Amino acid sequence: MTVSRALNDRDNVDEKTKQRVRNKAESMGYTPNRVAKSLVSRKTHTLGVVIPEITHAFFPEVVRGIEEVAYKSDYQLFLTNANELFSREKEAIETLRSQRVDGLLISSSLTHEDYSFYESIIEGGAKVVFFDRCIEDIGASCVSVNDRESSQKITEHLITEHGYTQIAHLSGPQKVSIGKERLQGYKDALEAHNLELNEEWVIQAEFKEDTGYDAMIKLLEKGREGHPDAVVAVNDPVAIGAIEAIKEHGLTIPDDIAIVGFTDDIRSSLLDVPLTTVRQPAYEMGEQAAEKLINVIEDEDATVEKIEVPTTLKIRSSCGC
Amino acid sequence: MTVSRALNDRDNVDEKTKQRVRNKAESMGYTPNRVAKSLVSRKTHTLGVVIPEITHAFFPEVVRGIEEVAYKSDYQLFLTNANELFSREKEAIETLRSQRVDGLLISSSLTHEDYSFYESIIEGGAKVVFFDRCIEDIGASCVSVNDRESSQKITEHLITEHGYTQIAHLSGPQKVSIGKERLQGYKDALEAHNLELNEEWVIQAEFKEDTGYDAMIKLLEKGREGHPDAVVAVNDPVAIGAIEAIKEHGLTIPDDIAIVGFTDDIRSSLLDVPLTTVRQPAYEMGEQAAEKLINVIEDEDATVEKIEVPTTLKIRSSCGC
DNA sequence: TTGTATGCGTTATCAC
DNA sequence: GTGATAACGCATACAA
Repeated sequence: MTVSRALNDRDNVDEKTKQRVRNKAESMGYTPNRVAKSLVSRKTHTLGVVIPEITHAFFPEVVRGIEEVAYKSDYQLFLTNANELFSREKEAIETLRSQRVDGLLISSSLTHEDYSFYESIIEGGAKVVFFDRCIEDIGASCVSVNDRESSQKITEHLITEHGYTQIAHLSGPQKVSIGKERLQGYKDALEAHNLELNEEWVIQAEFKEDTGYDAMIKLLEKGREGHPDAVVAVNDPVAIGAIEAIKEHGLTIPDDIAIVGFTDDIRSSLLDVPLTTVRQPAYEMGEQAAEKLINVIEDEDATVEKIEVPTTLKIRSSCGC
Repeated sequence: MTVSRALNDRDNVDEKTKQRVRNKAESMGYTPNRVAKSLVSRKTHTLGVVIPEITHAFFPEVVRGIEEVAYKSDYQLFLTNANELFSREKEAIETLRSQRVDGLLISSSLTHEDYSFYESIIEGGAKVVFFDRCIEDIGASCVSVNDRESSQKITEHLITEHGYTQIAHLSGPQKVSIGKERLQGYKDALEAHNLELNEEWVIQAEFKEDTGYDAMIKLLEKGREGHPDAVVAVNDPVAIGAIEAIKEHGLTIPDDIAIVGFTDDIRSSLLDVPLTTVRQPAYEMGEQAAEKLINVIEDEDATVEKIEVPTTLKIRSSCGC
């Protein structure tokens, strides 16, 4: 017991004893065992992070924000990658819970539509904060951008600044919040400007380059009524895939088809025709999510809230500017 | 005890009892406590990963490889970012050790030159595998590319394929293996072709864009004897920074100055003048490192080895091709 | 100021 | 087939 007190620098230990203990600990190469400490304190000072896709550059940047905040508050991070598979996400969350992480930061994967799993763990007392891909009305806070509004804005940019009227959308999966919201924003913009929605021109992709490529090919091969004069992609990787398809069809950007994305991927400004997009502040999103989670963990009365980080339009030349 | 046996599906439990236990566990929302399990088993099934810079796209890709292997072998990952600060790296490693991770995967940061810390933890029984930035002769395995040879090859490409003779090097910090090795490879190439080494044309950068930019500015402002006709950068981010500096000086690539990198960053093929570089298979490096570490953890007789993953030259147009 | 007993949740060991 | 006991390393509560 005295050893424990000395090592934790409590004041009711004789200074000499303290020194003796410390010297001995040092010479033994003693390292405190947080596993044992956690067992009694019921706290691990550990956060579980579940991301859907570690290669999409957006997420590492979010993780960096999370890491920075966690570091300052002395939390360690368990990182898990669900690879866009809900089964794997679920497994990860279960493992993380059995590791007794103090809280969970989750960006959900795209292969599910049933939120009961999340509900049950939240009811079971898990502290959860969602980020980017949110799940609402489920008793957990969420940090994201205003996807719907941002999507509307960038679509309106195409309409008002350039006069495009034949605008297609390469959407995300409708099971995921950002997929649904961004499609909705696109529709809002059309409606606000009295443009008719052509359902044929809403093609579902997922979130990666190859799915953008495939969706664009599909769109171009609809043929008959010609191709759209502008495309709103659900995110930058999808836009990048689509650009490849457009080029392969011998069309040029932005003259034949303008295109815009969402995210502001690290590559977007470097393309031959730099991509106009919505910049999502990934690092800041990570910071906010981590701060909120730590707040929920450490303060009983923390409230559930939806935190929005502001986006900005990055106007580059792919929209015709 | 019977409960424990039932939950772990041991065979010396009555089938009916097993069922009863399981039903009850289920209905209670019971989750096994790995913390307690770890305390007795002295195993956490946990790996600590220490990377120097989470934003350099190379590392997330390595982490993905690590994650994939860890997942298959049922290990969880603690991710820490040292931000190129040795102090922070040391702190991270100490925390990880007190978390009782079963092993450590480390890519060391650039602000130190004293390996005694690593030595002491390895002597203290920690299982360590280094990756990318290695520390040798210290009793730990290491997974990396053959930096020296690869650097020599790409430098020789400039010499033999294009006839450049005035070749500069934007080097990495000499305290870090890859900084030293790549400089050495550059020198080897010059020597092999009887080109004189101009020490003035070896400028030290670090590993990020801004340091490449600064180093290139320095190089261009040496003025007097004109500028080099080719530059070998220690990695792609440094090359990308340097390219900006070259452009600002009104010079064109590759006509005025050719440039090559190392890494094959996700951006490199997308630049207006796509960057010739050495492709390092990041994902595979992560896989190999994780496999080796798990091997060291689970097999007493695992040997210390230096594992090299092969590189390939990515010839694009920045070298004049 | 120091020390003893106890318990965190789990499992190995040894009864019954 | 089941159960009691002890131990993993630490810290709280309570003596001495």
